[in-house]
Amino acid sequence: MSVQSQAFTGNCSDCPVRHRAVCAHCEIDELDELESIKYYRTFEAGQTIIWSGDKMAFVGSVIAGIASLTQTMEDGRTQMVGLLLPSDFVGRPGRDGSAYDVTATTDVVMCCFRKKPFEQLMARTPHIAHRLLQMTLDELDAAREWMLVLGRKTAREKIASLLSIIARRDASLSPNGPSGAMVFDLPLTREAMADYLGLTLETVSRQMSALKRDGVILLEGKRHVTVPDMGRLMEEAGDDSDGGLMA
Amino acid sequence: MSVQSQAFTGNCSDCPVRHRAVCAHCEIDELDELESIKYYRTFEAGQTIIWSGDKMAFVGSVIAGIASLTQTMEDGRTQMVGLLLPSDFVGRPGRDGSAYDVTATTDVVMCCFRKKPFEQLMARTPHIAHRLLQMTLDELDAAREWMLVLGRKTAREKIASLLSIIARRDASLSPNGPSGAMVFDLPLTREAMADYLGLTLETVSRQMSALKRDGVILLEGKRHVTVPDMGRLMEEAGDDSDGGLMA
DNA sequence: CGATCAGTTGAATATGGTCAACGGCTGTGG
DNA sequence: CCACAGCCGTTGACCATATTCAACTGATCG
Repeated sequence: MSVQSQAFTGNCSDCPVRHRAVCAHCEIDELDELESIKYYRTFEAGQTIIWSGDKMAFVGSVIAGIASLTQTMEDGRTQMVGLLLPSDFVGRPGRDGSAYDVTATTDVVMCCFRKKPFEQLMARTPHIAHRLLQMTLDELDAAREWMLVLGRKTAREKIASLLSIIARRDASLSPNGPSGAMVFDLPLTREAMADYLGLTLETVSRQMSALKRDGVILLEGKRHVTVPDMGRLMEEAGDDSDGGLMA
Repeated sequence: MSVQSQAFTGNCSDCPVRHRAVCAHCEIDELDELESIKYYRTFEAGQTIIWSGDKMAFVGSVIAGIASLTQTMEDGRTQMVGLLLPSDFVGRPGRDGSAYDVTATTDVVMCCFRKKPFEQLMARTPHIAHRLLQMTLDELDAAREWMLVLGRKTAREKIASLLSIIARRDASLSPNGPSGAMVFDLPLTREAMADYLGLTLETVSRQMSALKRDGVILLEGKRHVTVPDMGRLMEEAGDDSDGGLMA
């Protein structure tokens, strides 16, 4: 499976997430410093990027692909606690170990910075520290929004919530169908969806079928989704209409 | 209900959270600047501190008491997404509105800073920005740990998880019983516990009774809890032994 | 004293989980 | 080329867990 970065040469100025990642606000000279401590790594779908508890040698940005953060209990139950998309930051400056497993859901390209030099650079570079604070606050908001989904929504609402998040995120990128319908491919298996939603994969499958039966979504194959009416989907999600941000 | 700060005069050097709050790493001169934009406010139990969607005029630290962050759906379902304890920070620099309701669970004393001057000060003061980043990363970890609780734990495990968090947090402050038993008062009603755990208050009540019946906890009245064996409680929570991170 | 509030408990029910069978695809090897 | 295994997903039958609705207790307050 190819990732979009095949044409990417490793130059920050060509970087697809240049304006959104942790380096977004950097000046030229700061970018030069980052360049000197950065390197690229690719991970295949399914591969673990960082193990929970391991000490991390690097931090970095996801450039292409999707990674997930998961927590695991001793008896094997798992909960996905975050989805990392291109431009998202991986790692925790100021702490050695990761609290969760980071796994490549699709093939992933990362821009890594050696951790020590990055921390030192951050101490000298308010632009980076400030951007990281912003991003962390956004992630905190997202995590808390997800807590509402996990704690209070029904299985059907959970599925609808996940679909509407993915749909809105892909809104800019993917081709829109007729009459403002949204079309996208699910980047997750049913099992990954279940891990994200705190459900079993059987329940995910059933509710997907139910939403399809009720005309809320159309399915072509297992992964290709068309949402004829976003408003309807958002109602199903319990997020009446607005949903917060729909630039 | 009296709060412990009655003797607190409003001087940073006497502040009970001086070394843990957002101002923890400040030098004397930075502290002086903070003093000039700070003021105290008290909120009675049950009072709303900030409404979701409102624009905030201030940010600040909880000095005494407990506040909670809650999300609400149109149909009234609510989920608590954070508990704010003394030293925790309220508000989001760089954004006007709050994404959640902030409510005083007990009587609360806050040290407030006018938002604009605080943001300006933060831009000039790496110590504050850095401390805020640390605290935000900690909150993010806590939120993600809670996602596992909400998504994958049984009602009994959820209750045990909440009790062990409260117990560990009060560990330093409260008097320990004999043989390392932990003793504390629940700062939450059954309903607030339910909101935090994604359960109904009836289920909370039943599981509390069950844990009491099984000798995992002792109850005196409704709120006074003794945990004779923390290890046992942690097992019940599914968090084998360690429990992760809570300095 | 009644009223209100926090909490407990019971009985019936619904929602999602568990276990199991099965369908469709893809890749491999005879 | 077909047979087969492995993976992802769907569906059904049954069951467990937590919710719902309701009655009830004990404390506090005016």
